[in-house]
Amino acid sequence: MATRPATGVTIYQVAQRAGVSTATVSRALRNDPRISDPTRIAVQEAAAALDYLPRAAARSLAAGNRTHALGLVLPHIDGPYYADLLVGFETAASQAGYSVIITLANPRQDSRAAIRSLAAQVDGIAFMARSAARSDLIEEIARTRPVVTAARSRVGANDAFFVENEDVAEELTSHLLANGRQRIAFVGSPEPGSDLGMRHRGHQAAMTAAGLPTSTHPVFPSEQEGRRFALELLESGMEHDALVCGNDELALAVLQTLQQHGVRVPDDVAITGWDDTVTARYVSPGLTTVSQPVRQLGGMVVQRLSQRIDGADPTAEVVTLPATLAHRTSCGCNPTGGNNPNESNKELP
Amino acid sequence: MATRPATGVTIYQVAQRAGVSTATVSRALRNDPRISDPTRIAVQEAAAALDYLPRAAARSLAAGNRTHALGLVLPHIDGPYYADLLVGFETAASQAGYSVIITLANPRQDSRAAIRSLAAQVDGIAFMARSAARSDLIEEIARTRPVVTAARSRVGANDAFFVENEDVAEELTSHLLANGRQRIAFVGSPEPGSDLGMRHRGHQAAMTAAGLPTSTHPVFPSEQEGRRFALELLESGMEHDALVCGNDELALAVLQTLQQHGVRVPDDVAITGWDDTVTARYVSPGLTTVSQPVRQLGGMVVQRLSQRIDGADPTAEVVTLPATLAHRTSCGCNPTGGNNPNESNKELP
DNA sequence: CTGAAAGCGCTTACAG
DNA sequence: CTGAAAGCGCTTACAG
Repeated sequence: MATRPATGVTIYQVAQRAGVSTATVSRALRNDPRISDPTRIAVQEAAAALDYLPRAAARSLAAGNRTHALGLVLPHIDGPYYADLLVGFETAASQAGYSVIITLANPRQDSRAAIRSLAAQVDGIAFMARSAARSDLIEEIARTRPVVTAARSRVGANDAFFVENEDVAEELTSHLLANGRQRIAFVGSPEPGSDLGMRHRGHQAAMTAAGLPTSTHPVFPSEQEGRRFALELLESGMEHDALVCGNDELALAVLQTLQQHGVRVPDDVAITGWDDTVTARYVSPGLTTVSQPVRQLGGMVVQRLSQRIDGADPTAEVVTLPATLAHRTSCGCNPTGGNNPNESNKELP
Repeated sequence: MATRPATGVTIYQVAQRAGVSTATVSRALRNDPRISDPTRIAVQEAAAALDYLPRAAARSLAAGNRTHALGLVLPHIDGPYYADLLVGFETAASQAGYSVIITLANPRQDSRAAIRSLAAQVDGIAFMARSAARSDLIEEIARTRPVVTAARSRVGANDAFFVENEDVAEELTSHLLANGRQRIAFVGSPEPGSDLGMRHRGHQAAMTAAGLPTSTHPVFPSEQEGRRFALELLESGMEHDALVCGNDELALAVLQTLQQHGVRVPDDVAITGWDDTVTARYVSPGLTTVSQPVRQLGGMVVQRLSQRIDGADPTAEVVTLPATLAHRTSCGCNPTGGNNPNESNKELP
């Protein structure tokens, strides 16, 4: 039952047991059609009897340096966003015959070494959202192997995928305006180029088009900061009749905190989020938010990476996937109120 | 800007540019103290100028077959449970100098090939929960390299980690009983040996100890099935005054569906879940559920794997981490009602 | 259909 | 402090 020593069963031992050369073992195990059935069976039996597992490293080195692995750099996974991205990525990768090696790297930490080491293990690598990797590191790696980015500012001429932010944000704010809201504020720190930054721009465009003044509360998009902001708002007296929050985490924290202090949503204030988390469907009132095709995004990134590995050049264009409004009741347009999950994913007409 | 051909810069070219041997390059790049500063700097400059990235495969093959990678087999990630597990695992792995290669494998699909190929790439491998891997495959791989399982039935003499189910389940049901509930049902399919199976056992133990009859609704633990079950319950007339659900997904679906049909929770019926998902804190009433130390679990699995890789034998004992009640208001013991997030993680006294 | 042998890109005793 | 050379475990033309 003891694990074999580090240097376990090799192809030589399988060859010896089967009475053939290592070349034949190599071929038989990969079902090379040139090998005869009896030989193939003998080899497979020998391999099974010895629990032989061909070392991926040796195979990779011998077979033209392909690792058949894809790297994925993500920030730490909290919400469903990154989990879904990972699922989409892994599913597509395994279908395409790649394994996936992940590295979680938050913007703060120094992960140059970890990311370089990841790059050294894979045929191609994807950088997602606001993960640690700085642009110069990404450029350096891109000189070495195919690189694709997603939901983060483009690096060099590498392929880049996005989910649309600005237009949906404009649509969302317009919707609030159409329902009579006027004193609408954006909640979330709108760093230029970031997702929140783009959402903020779309929001502002709608406000400006309506001839209304804009108001922005630069709150870090976390539950904790959301609660703190809501309390501040309560102290200073609610001046807004709608809050467009940068993500669901923020929106939910604000929603719950305000409710706990007697504010009625959406009657007193409408609230919207972004990401369409599970909780958005369960809170009362149901949270109007934006749904993003995250799994699809993961799949498309893999597809592009795979093409690049097979020799394709980077495409010049940037791919932007559409996001859609998940229209529930916290936006205040639905006078019947009730949070009906059967309608939870309905879009605006 | 074009990616270099598959066979990119090698150690030979760095050696040539720096005017030293490949041995010196190898040492200089890994900061071997034997290399003089001037030489080291020259080598580093040459490597940087050429964007040299040492191939992990060649390195692994040359250096005693260590891959410095850990394998992680998970079912598809939906809830926060697996996402947290992954974060705990990855964090610990990267601290210990391992990269992590993941494979998502649901019980239905045939992933023997994928899992074997994963095993061939790593120094050790962890099988989590109800992922695809059958015991015979796990045993086969365990003969090859260190294997650890978590939250799934133990395989052979390999290290196995669990989060406690039965005792907490008993505690949870006892709590409902202490608050006057009598007609308590368990909701969820209690497959023997599974998490739900253990939770069911604990539940039954409490009921039996109280001299009460037990009632089990074998519902597949998903949102959809939860809703269907709730509708059935409504049709057949509510006979229960409490529902112990196998997980939060189920509990939340049941809770919301019943509420939509006028059932008052917890007044008419108490409801509890399991997993302490984000939504449990946001629904109204707050969902009483069970919180599991999932990140810690991931970290401990890595630690054990790492010890095994360093030569330790499998420990004979099975490690079971404690779970704790996350006590909110859906259980009906808190007459003041309100869903107060500040108390959301309070345990029972 | 099968084998002998070179080679993939590193690391590491062994020498000096 | 540095180098020459063997070797890690595979695959793959090249021969037969």
